[in-house]
Amino acid sequence: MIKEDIRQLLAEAIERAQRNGALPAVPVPEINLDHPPDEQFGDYASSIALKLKRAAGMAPMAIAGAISANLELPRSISLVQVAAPGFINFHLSTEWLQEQVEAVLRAGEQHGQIPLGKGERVQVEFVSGNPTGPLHIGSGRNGALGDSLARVLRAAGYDVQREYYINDAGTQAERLSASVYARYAQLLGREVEFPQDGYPGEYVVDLARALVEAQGDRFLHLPQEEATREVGRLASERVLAWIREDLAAMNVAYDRWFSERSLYESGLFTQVLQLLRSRGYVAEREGAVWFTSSDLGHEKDEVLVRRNGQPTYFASDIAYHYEKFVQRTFARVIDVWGADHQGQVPRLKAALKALDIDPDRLTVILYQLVNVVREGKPVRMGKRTGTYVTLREVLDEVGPDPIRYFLVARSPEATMDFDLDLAKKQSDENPVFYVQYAHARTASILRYAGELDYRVGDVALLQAEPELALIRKMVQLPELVEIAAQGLAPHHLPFYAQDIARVFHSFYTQCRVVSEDVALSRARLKLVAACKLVLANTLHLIGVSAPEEMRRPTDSSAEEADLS
RNA sequence: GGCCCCGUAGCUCAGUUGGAUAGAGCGGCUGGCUUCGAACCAGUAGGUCGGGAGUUCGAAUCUCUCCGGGGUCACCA
Repeated sequence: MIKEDIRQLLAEAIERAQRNGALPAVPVPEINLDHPPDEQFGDYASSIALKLKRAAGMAPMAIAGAISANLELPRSISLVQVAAPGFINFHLSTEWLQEQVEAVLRAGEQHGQIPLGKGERVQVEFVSGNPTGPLHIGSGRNGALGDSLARVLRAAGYDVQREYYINDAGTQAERLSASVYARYAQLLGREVEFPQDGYPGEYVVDLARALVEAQGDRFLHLPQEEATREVGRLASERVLAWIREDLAAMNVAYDRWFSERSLYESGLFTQVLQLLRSRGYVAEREGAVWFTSSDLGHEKDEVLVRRNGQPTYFASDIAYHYEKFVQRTFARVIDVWGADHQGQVPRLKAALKALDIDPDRLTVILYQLVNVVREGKPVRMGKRTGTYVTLREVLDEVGPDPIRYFLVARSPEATMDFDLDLAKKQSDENPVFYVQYAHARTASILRYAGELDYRVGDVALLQAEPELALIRKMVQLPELVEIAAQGLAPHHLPFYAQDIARVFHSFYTQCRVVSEDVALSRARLKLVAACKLVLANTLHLIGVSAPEEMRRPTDSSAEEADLS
């Protein structure tokens, strides 16, 4: 990666300057490298001289001069300038840029990949919603974020595993069971009271109806406790199937689905509880079992096993994370949670500490919740109130690509208003189409060129400013992967995607690709082919499709939309 | 009330481990299709970066304070 190369050049220059006395031998801060705000300042700029000012006790311009005098420039750099108040600016050479077209084509799908992670094993756990009802739009945000993050980390050289934790044990699962059983019995004419804390959603009736159709009234002949359990299990499986379908429709993939219940069945839960106990972090009082987290600086103790003998979600989460770190030996674990779970973070970290696992190995990404707005009014969301907008509805209305792009493009900590009516209307002006259109356009040009073989194109012919501007943008993809991976922030990618699409469209308008000039046509086709790859790779990281062609919505369908 | 997140152009949002003149999309205005896809391009208007104080050569970015919005403080998850 060119950016890394330049950082290295600077580091070497500073070291050399310190050795030959041009700079005092003081500690060097991290070398930053940015894209300058104006192209007159070149392609990359470092303010390292300004940062060294205090320690070195020299004027920043003098420091910059000393560093620049000690730079050994490779052919990728055509010019280095020192600019007030102390910036060092680097200009990429035209010939190096031209070569990058071929480098991108050679790298193919690998273009954008960097060795940052060095194969470190990282798990990304995301969505992990209760299988007690269909996913809502907030889970969609979780899925888009988690999946794109996993793709980014993979591109950044990490060994990534994506996991869904199925909360198929505990109170919520029981509530679903009781709710479905009640609806089931009601459908069959029994006078059964619906549980007060049950799930009121219409889908519960659908689940019950499906059971009646598939199994008749056989559960009514079983003891109620057994029937409830059995009905709950089947309903939960069905709900899980919905969840899998919705996520698959959003192009969200998993390597493993991990059952909470399995923690109990395998005995691991008991084992971890015992381990906590043996380390002296467990106390029993008021009939419950407590994690004495206040001993670890946490604000209060937390219940592990309730008075009724049921373990809490927190307790199983401890066992689950023990399983991740100790049994499966992930170096790092990233959990993607809704902000409403923020309270869980410090106590889980305290539990890791109690188990002698470095809490810093766990990173929890908290994303703010999604407010759904319909007809200008917020829609009250909640699985337990039964009134919420399902992810499926939005997928059907808007389609997976815009949703995915829209959800990834915002930083996790920003609260989102998702206006359903707008999203639907907006589909025509959504930025995702802009980027996809650029890709379809590259494909179209290559189709148009037909037999003209761009592989023999001579990149040295690419000298026009729009051509070079496009290449400059194309070589930035690895940097974006670095930024997104280091910051666990995939939302940068859509902005880059729009950037490169814009530069491509501009190139297209200014440079005729297929013309009478066969040699130039071949060179430009080569550039277009490389650009197509970069667009596709970027869209792939976001989880959005890169279409070979796109069809504009027909006028008649637009009229229908207007009428409705 | 304690803790966490947010407040940047009319709207939706980037930029926040301090750096050069604060950006993008949408919307507005002006211009561009006999030519490889006009779902496009070129140009233009639009800002007390919530208010105030401080640190610094330099602050949207760091500190303090105030205002506004959201979240969370369960033997739910």
